[in-house]
Amino acid sequence: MTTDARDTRERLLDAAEALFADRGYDAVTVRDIAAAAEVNVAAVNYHFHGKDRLYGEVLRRVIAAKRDRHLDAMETILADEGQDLADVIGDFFRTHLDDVLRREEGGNFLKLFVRELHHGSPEGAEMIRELLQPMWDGLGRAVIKHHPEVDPKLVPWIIGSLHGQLIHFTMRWRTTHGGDCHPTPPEAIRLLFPPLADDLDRYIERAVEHITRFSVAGIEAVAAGKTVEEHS
Amino acid sequence: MTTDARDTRERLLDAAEALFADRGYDAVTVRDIAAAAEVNVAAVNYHFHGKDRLYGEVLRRVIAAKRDRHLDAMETILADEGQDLADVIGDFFRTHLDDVLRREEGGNFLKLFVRELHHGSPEGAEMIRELLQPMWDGLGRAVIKHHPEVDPKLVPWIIGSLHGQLIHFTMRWRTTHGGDCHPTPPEAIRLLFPPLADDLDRYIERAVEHITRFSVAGIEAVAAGKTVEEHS
DNA sequence: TGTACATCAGTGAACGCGCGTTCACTGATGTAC
DNA sequence: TGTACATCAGTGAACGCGCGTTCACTGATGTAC
Repeated sequence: MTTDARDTRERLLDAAEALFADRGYDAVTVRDIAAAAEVNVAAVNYHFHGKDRLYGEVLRRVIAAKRDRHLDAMETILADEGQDLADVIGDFFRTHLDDVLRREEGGNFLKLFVRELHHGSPEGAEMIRELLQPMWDGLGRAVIKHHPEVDPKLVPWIIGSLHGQLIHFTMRWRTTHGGDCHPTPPEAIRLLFPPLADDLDRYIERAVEHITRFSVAGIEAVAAGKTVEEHS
Repeated sequence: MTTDARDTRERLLDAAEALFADRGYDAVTVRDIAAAAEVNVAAVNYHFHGKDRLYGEVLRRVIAAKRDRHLDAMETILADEGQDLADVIGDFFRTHLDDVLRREEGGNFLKLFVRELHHGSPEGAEMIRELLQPMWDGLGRAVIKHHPEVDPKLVPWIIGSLHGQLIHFTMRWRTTHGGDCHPTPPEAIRLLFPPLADDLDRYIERAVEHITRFSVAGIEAVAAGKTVEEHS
């Protein structure tokens, strides 16, 4: 009846991932994790040498999984020579939203990612960089390819606009339709940011359409604008 | 030599605001706060009946201050009949960035706000709604006024794109130039999101120009697009 | 004006709980000879 | 093949620290008569 090492270790990782994602590092105790994994408290220290190393391992695993899933898709999107900028941006956002909102493990990724993005550790920041850098660099190159006239100094601004929308519209589905994950989003947030679609299929479809239309026009306007001459 | 009640209470609020903003609720102890305020530990419970009520009071105060500062500016911006949409959006973002990035108290507001926005309490969510609702409603009305042809169902999508950019470009100055606030932003984040300007004046100027140009074009494209017919 | 009492801001020390972690232990599985 | 020992996953109980909170107290200020 004894479960082997992989079992215990992995059940701890799975339980910790779900709990850390839902409540954050400080609000979760190792006893919570051990109970959820149906494992002795001491096992956390036996396998991971402490709560913070367990957290680091959870973060590493969840981000690495997302990166593995995405780098291939990203290359495929960028490799296709026949696409225009709207196709690239639309494919990018659709791939991301499908992954994060449809897959079960995407939800944990999203919550841990947003926490870490806004007030995380240097190690977490480095993992996030390894995940996002190839994506945004790739999109930046696509922008330049389709708009060679754009001032290169403006590309990071464009990426910023895309990133801001990405975070908002990814979080948005969760904050308005978080019904299947435990902490129900506050009513006030639903009043402020009304639900944009009833079901996930339609949400993703419309989000991709909106972001693409909005952003492609935005990029064209920025690319066509006067280059910023006065800079240090 | 005895300091009067207002002194102690307010020094606690000020110290708590700075500490909660920097480190978050869980990572701050009442002893930290009392020490920073140069006040006895028991004073926290005497004046606020517990740590969480003190946090609530800090949040209430910082959001109310921001709201008071902004609602007037918002009305002025929207009341001016002669402005086009680019003026309204530009004025809105400039007012916000000036307030949050230039004022000392704006920094604390921003940090507490972002924490609360992404994983806060229902009470915090309600305060945030009271702050943001008038702003986004006002901008939504401005969009419709300048583009009466826009499908009303698309306005929340447009607001979402504006909100996403607002959060990103407000946080961005802090994450790349957080040198004057204590926790230095991780190097990795600076590689991923390179600094967009050397000094704050230029940053705000360029951010307003970029967001306005990008968003006005985006709004026009969305407004001109086919209305979404198939909906439930 | 003087006395007795009430109110209130603020204090110092202690309480008790829950946390992450440690430690001595068990029992199963390999390994050397 | 049998014996002695080493390794390792996993356990149960306890440790000690630090947390939020409580409590009895002080001393100053107001108030009634």
